[in-house]
Amino acid sequence: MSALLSQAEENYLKAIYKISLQDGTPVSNNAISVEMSTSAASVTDMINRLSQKDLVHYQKRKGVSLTTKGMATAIHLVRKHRLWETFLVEKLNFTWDEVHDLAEQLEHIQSRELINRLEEFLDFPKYDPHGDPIPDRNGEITERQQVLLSQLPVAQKAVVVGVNDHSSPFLQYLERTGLLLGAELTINERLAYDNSLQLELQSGEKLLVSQKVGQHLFVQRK
Amino acid sequence: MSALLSQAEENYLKAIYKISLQDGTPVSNNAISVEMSTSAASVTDMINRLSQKDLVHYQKRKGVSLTTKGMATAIHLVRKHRLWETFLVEKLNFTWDEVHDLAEQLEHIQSRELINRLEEFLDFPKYDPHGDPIPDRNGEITERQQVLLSQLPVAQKAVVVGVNDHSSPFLQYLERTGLLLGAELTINERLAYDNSLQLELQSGEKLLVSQKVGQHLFVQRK
DNA sequence: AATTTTATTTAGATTTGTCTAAATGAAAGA
DNA sequence: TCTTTCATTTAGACAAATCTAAATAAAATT
Repeated sequence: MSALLSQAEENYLKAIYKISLQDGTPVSNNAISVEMSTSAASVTDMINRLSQKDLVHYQKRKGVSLTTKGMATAIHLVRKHRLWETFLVEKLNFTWDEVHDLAEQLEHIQSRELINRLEEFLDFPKYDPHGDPIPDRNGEITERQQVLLSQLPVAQKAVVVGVNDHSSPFLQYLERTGLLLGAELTINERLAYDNSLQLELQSGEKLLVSQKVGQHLFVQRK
Repeated sequence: MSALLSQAEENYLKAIYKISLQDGTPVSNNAISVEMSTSAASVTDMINRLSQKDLVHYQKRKGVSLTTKGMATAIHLVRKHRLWETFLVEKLNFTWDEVHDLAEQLEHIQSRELINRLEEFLDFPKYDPHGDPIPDRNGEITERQQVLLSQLPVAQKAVVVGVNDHSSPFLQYLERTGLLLGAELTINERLAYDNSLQLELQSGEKLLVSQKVGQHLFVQRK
């Protein structure tokens, strides 16, 4: 079916997928070189190779987009990444800020069977520890209806369901303040001075968070 | 501590370790090229690089042996391999003849912490699904006192504890005949004609196995 | 429109891991 | 001892993935 790809090729496909979700398609070489911290020359090179293998569409100086084949590969990588992250957190008790780099390695293991069995072992999880959806074995992704905390109206009850920033400092901030997945909250007040938010958790605890935090937390209305 | 090694370097160290267990040390370039199905020229090349990194001792045309550092690396690889095999069989329900190739990939994942947590998750197993000992986190290996079935005296009660041949056909043979790890047996008779063995299992079932089988099964006296 | 800045491509080099073919060394046999 | 055989090394090449520096194209600014 799908010829084996090198880890480098797989990483490029993932980067292109990620950027096109954020910025739309086509994706510029420059955006890829920034995302991957590599030189623009290397990107040009690799894009040409991926294009020859029919994994991306490319027009000189116009930008890149994934072909059907490239898209399927990228989504399968995301599936593997998120299932491994779930395994690391649920079974091996890693914290959610520790698992990214390990999953980056594990996602390159080649075996459909392994990943299907892992999924079963984990009881077919729908979301990973960061709240991101896990594609099923056909590549279907069921996005959750969710809004940024910053967009939630005052006094609307909601549950924390995901994050928009996977960096350790942010995840550790959430860990410390108790704003974990599943936490129920409402916004009591939006402070106009610096757009910070006065939250109230279900426990009754009150918490003041910055605008930045509000822009990186996904919640679902209740 | 230990600089990162490429997968190729790690595979060479494992091959050298494996051959030196069988044939003693030093190991010839030729034995390595056979074990790894690669050209002798490639071996010479790689041995020189490993030697520069102080992972092997090498004297031109005399043969290779592992340094302390190379030995520790090889044993850690074996540890990883056997823990992953245990995970695949115990948790993901793979059969013992399916897991080798997957473990070959997984053993290259770089993370002490991951492997220590995996070990804990598996409840600190001492032996892998093939009965081979799993080195502990300090690299200590507790070999089991065991003999080949072919060396067991007639009428001596014993338990199957390991195999000497990890090939799928052999493992599937054992699966079919019920000679799995933990099976209790005695030799009723040694048939001089072709050195085959008349076995009796604890269940009372009788089984005739060839000399070849007897030379690839480890048992422990009871 | 001319100039400056930014993005992209080309050219040439490097590292890693591999190969084949040829040269050399060591061991064994005649 | 001479010759044959086998193991090992050297030489030269290649593919993958990267880099830097220079050239070119496109976009933005004056």
